[in-house]
Amino acid sequence: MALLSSLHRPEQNHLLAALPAADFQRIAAHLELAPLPLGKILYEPGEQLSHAYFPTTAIVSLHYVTESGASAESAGAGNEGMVGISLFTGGDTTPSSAVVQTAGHAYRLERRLLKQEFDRGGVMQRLLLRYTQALLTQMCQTAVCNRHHTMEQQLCRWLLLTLDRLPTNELIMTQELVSFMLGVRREGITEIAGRLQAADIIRYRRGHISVLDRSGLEARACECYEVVRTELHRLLSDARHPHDAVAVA
Amino acid sequence: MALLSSLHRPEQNHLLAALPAADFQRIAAHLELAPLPLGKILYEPGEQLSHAYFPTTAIVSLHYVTESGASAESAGAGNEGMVGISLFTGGDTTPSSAVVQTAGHAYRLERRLLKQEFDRGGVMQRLLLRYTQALLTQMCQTAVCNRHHTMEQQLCRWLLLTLDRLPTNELIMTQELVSFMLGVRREGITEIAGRLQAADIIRYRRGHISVLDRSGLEARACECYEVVRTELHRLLSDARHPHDAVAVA
DNA sequence: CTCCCTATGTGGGTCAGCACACATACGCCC
DNA sequence: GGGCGTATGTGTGCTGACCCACATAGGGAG
Repeated sequence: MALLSSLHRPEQNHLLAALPAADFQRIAAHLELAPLPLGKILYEPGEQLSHAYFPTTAIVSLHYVTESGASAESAGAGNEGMVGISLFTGGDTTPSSAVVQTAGHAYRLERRLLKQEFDRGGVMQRLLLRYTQALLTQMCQTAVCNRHHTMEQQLCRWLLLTLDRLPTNELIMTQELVSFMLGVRREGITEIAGRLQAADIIRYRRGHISVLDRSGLEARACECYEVVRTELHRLLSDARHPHDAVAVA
Repeated sequence: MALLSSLHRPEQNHLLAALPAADFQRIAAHLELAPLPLGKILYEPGEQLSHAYFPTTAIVSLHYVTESGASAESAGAGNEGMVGISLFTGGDTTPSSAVVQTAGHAYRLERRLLKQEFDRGGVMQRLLLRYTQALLTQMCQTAVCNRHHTMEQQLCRWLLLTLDRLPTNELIMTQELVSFMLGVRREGITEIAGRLQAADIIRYRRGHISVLDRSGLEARACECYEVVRTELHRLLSDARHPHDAVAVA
């Protein structure tokens, strides 16, 4: 139990890791490690978050449930990002909800402190704004993907995005849950998963999915995966160099 | 021609109208009236905008075109918002493009000046951040809508959103263009438009669509319209009261 | 080791929206 | 006011994903 604190480090989250030492020190003491069990709801429509979450090993799905009960993911957030955009945009709430899709941990920061850091106008603001744009890209791409691409392409895209947020190649996840995330029927996932397994791209057993052949997934995924991934890297790779910000201002 | 300057006023754009006099005065001289003809492309993927656009009578569609040539709108921007989010998030470009969907005008502001105003941290920043969240909501809703709702529901939703940005009840627009915006086939639009006309909800002739019965559209649209509309009002209605911002900071 | 819960597999029928291939007719322009 | 380009109307497959109703089997709990 004493080891726990060394197993988890805020720097496992890419946004926190990109902060200069001075900025990080200012909030470090206020970062609180929170376990996020599978299925935990961080917020529901219209409900205000008390904290912003910076996942390290957990993955959170930004989700919308329609009146008729159908649902769909508009974006996901893992160690590359954060949950709680609306805390600094000033909207406080959203019509969507956030559900833990992969159990793990996140560091959380009190609403007021996040807002304070954002309003400081430094690197944290810069990072959060760029991450917001990455999120916009992801949602935009999800919209297009939902309209034009096949379920197989979408499943492959989704597996790749999830894989990028995990240290291993194994997802602890039932087909039922995957279908919920993508907003499709469970039977559809079963059929496609069967095809992918027959092609030795994945292997699965009850509640576990292992990716054996990443490039096979990439070949079957639509362009959306690459667009989202590339854009995320573009936006956050140079964000850690605050001299750019100074030059612009 | 001398009358033109009095026909167009920056305050026709809701974001500009929400600025306190002091903030508005600072940028007023730099706002440049730009005519936006139908089909004009404000930016293409990866291309940086030189100006941010605040539409007054024009409507711009944020659009993505897939490798195979299929396309879909992820959100629209009219007199309620602006085009060029990426200029202040720091990303500079996006993988999507922006096309004028309804001809009209917009006031534009040079990139550097927009950034300057944003970094000031005042009401303008507050407004732009809230608008960004409204945009996130719209994209999220588009994603869900594309997955779960019928073409008829989507067309009605889209007509209503467009109508809210226009002074009249007539859209100058061919069915071909509508189908392009929604990312569906033209024949599908023809069929549904025929149904709506038979129900006396709309009337159309080559390139013109008039809405006769707004509540009829609302009844046939999915919840997505109401969600987007309500959320936009929530986010921007109290944004013009800067004392909130002071209280939080 | 067995039981039982729950995850996965399978099949038949249906339907919305697609692709392609035309027919028709509006209304601007000369 | 006639002609032509473009917008709209219609039809015939076709297919991906849907809904519903089960059969089967993995694997933790006891």
